[in-house]
Amino acid sequence: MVADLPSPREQVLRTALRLFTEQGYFNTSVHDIARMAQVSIGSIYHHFKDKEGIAKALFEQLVTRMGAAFDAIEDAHKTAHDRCHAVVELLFRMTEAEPAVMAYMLHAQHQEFMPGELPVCSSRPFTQMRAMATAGMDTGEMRRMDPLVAATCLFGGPIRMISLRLDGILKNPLPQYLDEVWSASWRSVTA
Amino acid sequence: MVADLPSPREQVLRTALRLFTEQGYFNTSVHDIARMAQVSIGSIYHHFKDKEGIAKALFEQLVTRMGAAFDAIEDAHKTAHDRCHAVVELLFRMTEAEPAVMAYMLHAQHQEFMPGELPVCSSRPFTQMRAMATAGMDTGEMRRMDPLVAATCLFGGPIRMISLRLDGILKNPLPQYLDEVWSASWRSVTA
DNA sequence: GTCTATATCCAGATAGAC
DNA sequence: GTCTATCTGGATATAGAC
Repeated sequence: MVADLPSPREQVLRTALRLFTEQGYFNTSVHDIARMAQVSIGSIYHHFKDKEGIAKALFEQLVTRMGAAFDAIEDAHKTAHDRCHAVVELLFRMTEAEPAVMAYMLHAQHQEFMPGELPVCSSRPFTQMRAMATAGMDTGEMRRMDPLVAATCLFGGPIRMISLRLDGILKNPLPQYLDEVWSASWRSVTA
Repeated sequence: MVADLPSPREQVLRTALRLFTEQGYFNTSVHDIARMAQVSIGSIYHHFKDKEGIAKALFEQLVTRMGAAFDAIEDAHKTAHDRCHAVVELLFRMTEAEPAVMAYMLHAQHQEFMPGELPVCSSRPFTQMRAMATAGMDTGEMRRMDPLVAATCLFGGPIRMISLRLDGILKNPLPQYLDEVWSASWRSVTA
């Protein structure tokens, strides 16, 4: 038996992720994608409505993946502290393993090429993160503060680290900063 | 005596800032700028080498402005605590007063349309912020940690708040969160 | 479902009069 | 320095055979 080759649809999404993050959405032509994915233009337009459709499908795929990963974290850990810590650890590891995924989720200005769509930080993974923070205040693990402020204090530093890493400012892999960053973040929200 | 009308160059920069942040660089044509700035295309290309030249000039102008504002803060305050606090306060006030300026500095993926330029977070204002954090460790106001981590802990939360505000997630003006956010940030870097 | 060839459009940039 | 008119390339998207 023979392993299936990746479907053209998958090939296109994979290639689009790479090119969109390396060169930007607007600097990437559909021809570029076709060429690098070894698929014809016609085939792309058969599978996707238009160029924006590629970006949307890609975004949904990644949002779903991250959402599932966060669900798993909620199952595996019960305190807000452990859940939020696990989220940051996951994000840091993912940034190293699949920088393009993180870049597409964080950096891209989706509103510019997917007009009418909600901004990234309204997507489910971000909502989940905010819910975890809020839960921590309800259980008393964290001190009472504005919910959005709480989430921002917990995750703002780590997310900023990811940006610096993606921009090449941080030379070392993120996980080695995990303890230092996390203890600072947690300290900022406890009584 | 009559007030000078804004020079065409200024008009173009003003308009470009507005359109680039509202619609994005690639969704804005030079014709759009010409029309809204009430200047002819030819005139634009007389003052700027090309479209990218507009973006670069705009960026330099804003970087210079922020750099000067930060210099003033360094003059007016002597401790790292007071300086960093003043920076966050300034950024929060600026986000409300001139959201487009903050959006262009923070949100825009400049690498996409100014290839070869250094990323935003290598620009002087960001360097100044990191230097202030480092100074705070030297004076003993802050505990010792990796310099980049320290800066990120101090400013990552506030910057994230600005993003949320620019994206319309935060409904209230930033200054009203200043105390809560700042005390959390500072707490995260002190012994 | 996949391909090639092509239509259509519009952006960036220039020429050259005033 | 400013303007209008124009050139030109390249992008998105489609047509229609296989």
